[in-house]
Amino acid sequence: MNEIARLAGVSRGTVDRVIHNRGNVKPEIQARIQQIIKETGFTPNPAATALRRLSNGFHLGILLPSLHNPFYLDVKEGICSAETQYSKYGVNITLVELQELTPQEQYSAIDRLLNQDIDGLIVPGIDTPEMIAYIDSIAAGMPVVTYNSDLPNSKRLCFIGQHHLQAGRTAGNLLCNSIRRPGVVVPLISYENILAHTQRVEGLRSVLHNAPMEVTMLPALHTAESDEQAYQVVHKLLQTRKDVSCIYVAGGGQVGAADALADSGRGQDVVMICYDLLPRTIEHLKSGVVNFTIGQQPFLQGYLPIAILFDYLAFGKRPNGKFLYTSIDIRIRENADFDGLSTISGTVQI
Amino acid sequence: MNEIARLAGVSRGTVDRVIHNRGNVKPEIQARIQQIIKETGFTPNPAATALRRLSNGFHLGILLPSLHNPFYLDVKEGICSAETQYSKYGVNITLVELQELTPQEQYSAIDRLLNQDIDGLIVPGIDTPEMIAYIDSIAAGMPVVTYNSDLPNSKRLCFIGQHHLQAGRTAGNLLCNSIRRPGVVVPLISYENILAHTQRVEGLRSVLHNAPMEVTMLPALHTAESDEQAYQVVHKLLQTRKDVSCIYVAGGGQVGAADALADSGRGQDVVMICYDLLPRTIEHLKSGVVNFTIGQQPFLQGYLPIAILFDYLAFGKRPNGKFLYTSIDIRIRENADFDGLSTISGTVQI
DNA sequence: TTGAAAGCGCTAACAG
DNA sequence: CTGTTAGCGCTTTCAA
Repeated sequence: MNEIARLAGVSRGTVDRVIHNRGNVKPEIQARIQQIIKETGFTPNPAATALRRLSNGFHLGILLPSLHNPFYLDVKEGICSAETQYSKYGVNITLVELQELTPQEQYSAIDRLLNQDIDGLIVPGIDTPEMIAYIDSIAAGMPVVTYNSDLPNSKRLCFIGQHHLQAGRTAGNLLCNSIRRPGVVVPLISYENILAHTQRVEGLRSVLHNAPMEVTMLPALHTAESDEQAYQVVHKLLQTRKDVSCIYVAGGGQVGAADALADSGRGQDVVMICYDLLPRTIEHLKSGVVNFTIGQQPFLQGYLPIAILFDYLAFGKRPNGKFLYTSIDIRIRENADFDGLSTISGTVQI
Repeated sequence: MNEIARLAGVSRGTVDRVIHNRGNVKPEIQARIQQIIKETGFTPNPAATALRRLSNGFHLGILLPSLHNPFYLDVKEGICSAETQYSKYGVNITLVELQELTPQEQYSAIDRLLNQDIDGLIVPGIDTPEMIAYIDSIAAGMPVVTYNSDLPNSKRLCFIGQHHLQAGRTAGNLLCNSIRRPGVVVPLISYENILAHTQRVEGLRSVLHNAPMEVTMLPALHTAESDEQAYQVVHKLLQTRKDVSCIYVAGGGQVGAADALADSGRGQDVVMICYDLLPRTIEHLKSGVVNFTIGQQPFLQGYLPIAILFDYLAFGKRPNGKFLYTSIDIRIRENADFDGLSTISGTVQI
């Protein structure tokens, strides 16, 4: 940077102003400096930038509906890992754990965070017009990131999570490939108004016509994210119908559903497909009750929002897109334990 | 750190010596300082450390057998991305592209790099005793990382790549799940002495007994990593045998094999499973000729070795293990385009 | 509109 | 064995 300043015949301060478009630079000088930067291919040293910019640290707030689904424990690991990582730079994180993912809880949690003078906010999206308006009002003053479920029409910086419709199609293809006899597919969702789950069902339905035999889909059964409820529902279903050839759990309750299927003795006969890599789901995968489960990189859903806000606040760097889709991560018994290096933990950044 | 020094009644220099075990500190003082560090939970600010330690930059050498398999183009993207990332800190990278992955080429390429005064070395492993001895002699003086294929008994810092045996088992399960009629499985490998490929075949063989019908495996056919050769081999095979129910390409040549299968008109009838996400493989996935392909995070195989050596050289941080396994990444038509965020590009580190 | 100077937290070279 | 000091590259006052 000294070098650039020397070449341009100005001071480092002026170069800095140009790099960051702070204005107050004579246009011709600005142009000259930009030219020189381009020619020399100069990039600021991020370590120095961070050292300087983060000397006062900053504060992020994050909402986590950790208490209604063990899936969020993995998300939380990502959050904790990012906190460990970034606290070294003076980043502070306040995590608010929610009982349920309702607008009411979300509003009050956000208000609490705003009172703590945060510099950035991370929330799972709840797709109502009021919430969008509220988020937009916050996003006017600080960066906001959504994760797991999006508010696509809001002014959030970006979304991090799965493409649920496509995940459903993926499940559908797996089903078509592995189904052995005609019958019905039974989808289970938590509630009717959770977009992620209904999209997963829609996705599967849309490819069912590719099956090599007659397969029809029943209306979705509801689990309210509860394993007990899922158990009951599946238990009753398997007693009354003998033509079930696939159980497809698009939301929570996958463990209860698998338990019921296992107890029915038809675990090796009925194809079961579900989501996420809960510890008990992995057991069911290994015992053959669950044929496929589809992961969505929960660790990254916790880690990346923080990393992205860090980049934004420390360097002014925007994320590479508005939608950062996590993988549609097909798991069977044999690759259940190979998470790959996508969790970043064990990596590697300053 | 000033704070620590003040509490211990010493200078920052002494604290630094203790933190990094540089010795030359009176044991009692050392103990006191360590105690204080533990109590206060002090962690050095990595931005400052990097700023200081990297003031002279450093130089990494990396070998890439880019010219015999398009797979390595993805690896190269990872390398380039890391180079862009880390060159900001003054890291220099010399990439040597190999024509073939032979010991001869490898030796001469490494020698060239050593003459350029590198501070760290990254190589795909070639598992011969001589190569191990040679790598060990280098590893005595600088950190060495293996990727894609390992030298498990060498003194390399760590390995980054797939667990090939387990990947083979995964392929086997997919086959057992989706096979529709009895017949033979035909494995294709490049050469007999490429461990990665033979392990993938072994892995599949070991789970074949789970198939719901009679399936036997033929001896492996050889492709020499060539698509033309793979085409010929598969073409001839399909003409002479009508009982082929699965083609399993464990090495290179997956595109040629798929072309031959497609041309035979039996693409929808024979299950084909292969590795990697080459552009043409994705086409074959979408047309239904290839049923499954298994990815191995090539981008990370290029990116991570550099990131790991950066961490090691800049901060003295060792990787989280000797074996960093990339994912066993099952792909079908529907999730072919969803790579997830594991590529880090578009992330997020200082 | 610009320059000068202080300093972020750490490391390394040198002096003692 | 320990302290002092200069300075890594950048940002941010403050003064001009």
